[in-house]
Amino acid sequence: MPEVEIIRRGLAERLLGKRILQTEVLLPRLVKWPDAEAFRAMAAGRTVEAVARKGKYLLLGLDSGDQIVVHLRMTGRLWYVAQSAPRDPYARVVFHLEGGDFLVYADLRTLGTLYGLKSAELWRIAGLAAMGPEPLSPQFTAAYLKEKLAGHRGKIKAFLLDQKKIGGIGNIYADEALHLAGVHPARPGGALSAAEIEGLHAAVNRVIADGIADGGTTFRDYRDGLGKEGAHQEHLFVYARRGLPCKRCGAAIEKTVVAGRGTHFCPVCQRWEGKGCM
DNA sequence: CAATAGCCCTGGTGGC
DNA sequence: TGCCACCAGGGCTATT
Repeated sequence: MPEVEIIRRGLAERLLGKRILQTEVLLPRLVKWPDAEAFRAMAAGRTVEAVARKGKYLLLGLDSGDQIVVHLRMTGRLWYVAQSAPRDPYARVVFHLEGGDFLVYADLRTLGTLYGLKSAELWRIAGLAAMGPEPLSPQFTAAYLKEKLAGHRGKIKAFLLDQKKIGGIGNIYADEALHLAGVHPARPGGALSAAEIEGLHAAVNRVIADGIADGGTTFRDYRDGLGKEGAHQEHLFVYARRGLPCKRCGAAIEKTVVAGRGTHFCPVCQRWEGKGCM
């Protein structure tokens, strides 16, 4: 989510008020609604009036009242490209803008998705319609977390990644939040104490805010809306640090699989019983 | 209903 | 050095 928010901000700088002349859909299967041809027609001649984000979805509001919705998934990149720049080798959808510049959707693994919808039809995107409250929003409170975690038998990391529970937390930030809160990723959510839930609530907000402040986390593919890398990878405590010393206690960071995702944690700070290196 | 495995893709890398 | 299984920041779908 920090990455998507940074992209949103960068695109807003360049894109607002710009008109889309025409659109090349180089890989039609990425357009999930309507079909590629209707998607092209919907964008043609429209001016971008808003650049919004909900969870990990980007929403470009057009002057027609339609929305272009983009989910970048793993390797998607939505960026503003000058007329003179070389074409991105992984360009999948290219919007030709008034003045000659481009808005390019590029995606190596082609797992991303694009939609063109009326604002009133956003419910068609299930993940968007069912999304839970976002970190840093007024609806995301410690009380909300307590309510949702009560009786929850699944692992706390799976809970954090479930976009219906909380909207916008990805694998990196889930690992970082659990480390900051001193909670073992595989513990059942319902087993967390009130104090731990309060700590986790604060930790989630903190890691997301820090990620945004650092311009996102770049390992390989991520770039912001103008092509720049983020810096948060330099400030991670556990993610991608297997075997390296914990920045808080010095113990070697471990990597396992939890909820089907690579999971990094400090075996000392994040003891199963709680109360690690706080 | 809730949790988990499989799947969608391509390419870099770690291990042998 | 060369090869190749494995893994990757996500989420939908089917299954249990």
